[in-house]
Amino acid sequence: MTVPRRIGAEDSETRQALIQAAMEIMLEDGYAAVTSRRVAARAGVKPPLVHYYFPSMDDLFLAALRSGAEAHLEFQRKALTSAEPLRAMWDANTDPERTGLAVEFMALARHRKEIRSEIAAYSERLREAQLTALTLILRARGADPSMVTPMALSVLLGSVSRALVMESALGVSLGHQELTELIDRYLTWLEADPPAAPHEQEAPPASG
Amino acid sequence: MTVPRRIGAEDSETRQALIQAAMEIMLEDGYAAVTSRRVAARAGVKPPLVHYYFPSMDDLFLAALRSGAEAHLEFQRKALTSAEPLRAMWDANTDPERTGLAVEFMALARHRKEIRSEIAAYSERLREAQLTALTLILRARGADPSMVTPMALSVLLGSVSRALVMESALGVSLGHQELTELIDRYLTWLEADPPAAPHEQEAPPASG
DNA sequence: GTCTATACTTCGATAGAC
DNA sequence: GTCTATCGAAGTATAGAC
Repeated sequence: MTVPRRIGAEDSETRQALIQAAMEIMLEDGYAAVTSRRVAARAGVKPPLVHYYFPSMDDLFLAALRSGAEAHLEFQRKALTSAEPLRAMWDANTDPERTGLAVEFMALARHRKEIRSEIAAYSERLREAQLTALTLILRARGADPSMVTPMALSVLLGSVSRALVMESALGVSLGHQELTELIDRYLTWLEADPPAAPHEQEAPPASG
Repeated sequence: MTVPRRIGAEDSETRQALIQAAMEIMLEDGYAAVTSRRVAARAGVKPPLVHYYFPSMDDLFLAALRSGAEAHLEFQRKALTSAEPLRAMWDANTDPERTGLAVEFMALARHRKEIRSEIAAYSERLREAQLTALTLILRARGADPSMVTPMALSVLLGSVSRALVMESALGVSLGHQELTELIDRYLTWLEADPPAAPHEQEAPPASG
């Protein structure tokens, strides 16, 4: 029986610094640039220390993913309980840095099983939290649930916000204004004070 | 003055085989796995030949991107001139292989200027072609252009189709059915025979 | 917990023969 | 157009001293 190698503690400051360094490099130069040497250099330690905390580089990616995911779940939780939950949720999901990391992890996830299942679980938690909030908001607004369900709206808003940020990062902006304004009108309509008769439907506004 | 290295012809069969090999590896194991050695092995040649056709690996990525982009533009052109252009366009943009490649190139584009501008130009061409078709379709359907413009619809459909395929690849399906059905109803409504009075608006269907 | 030293692999790229 | 041979850099990971 082989003796397992030592592994650093979960709450170590150095460990956190390594995760932070990995995320920064990933954002700046992509996941392929996250090597033990570069991570160590940025964190101000020597390369073998990376392997002391993270036996393989995949372990480091997984730790970075978990750390970022927990932070974003908490961030979204706050957004969904704020005064304008829809607006706050939209803003939370149009952050360029977060979207940049999402692109990197998505590319990674295509080829690493563990990353893939971790992202899947995290995505479903994000969506479930949105579902709860959107169900309440749509019901209060009196929106016809046979038209747009809270679930469909959650997926739709998530898709559009991510796509817009990704395209912007590429330098594509054709049509963004028109769609942004459309979404904006819809969110404003949903988030306005509910109509007098909350179970009857009003039409969303046609133009801004 | 240094003598420029020799470069293989554009229409060489070997060149095409190298591009094809690069795309396959990119799909299977990611862009980081596209090395001159692996590409050569898959194409059945020796590594230095890769550098004969593509002085740097980035040149190979760029060639692969252009090749794939032209193919997809042509594919979409056919879709948009088919009997059910909306349905065909939707199907063309929900192809898993193509979306997989898109993820890889998007991740690459975050860190390579040339890839980025090439993708940007290509995306705008795709969108412009959609814009033409959607303008005609929406007009024929008598849809209120102050609600959903052809441009906004183009961006929206593109965003959603890509997002659904990407999430499916990760194993996430929560909410997909509901949004898919919503889109489906909308496309069906748009693509049905125009109403008798083409300039008056009908409401889209509430449920399937 | 952090280091030095090092084994081993793979990479991009080039020179130059055929 | 394709090859052999090869350089130098960079990668992951481990052993073992401190």
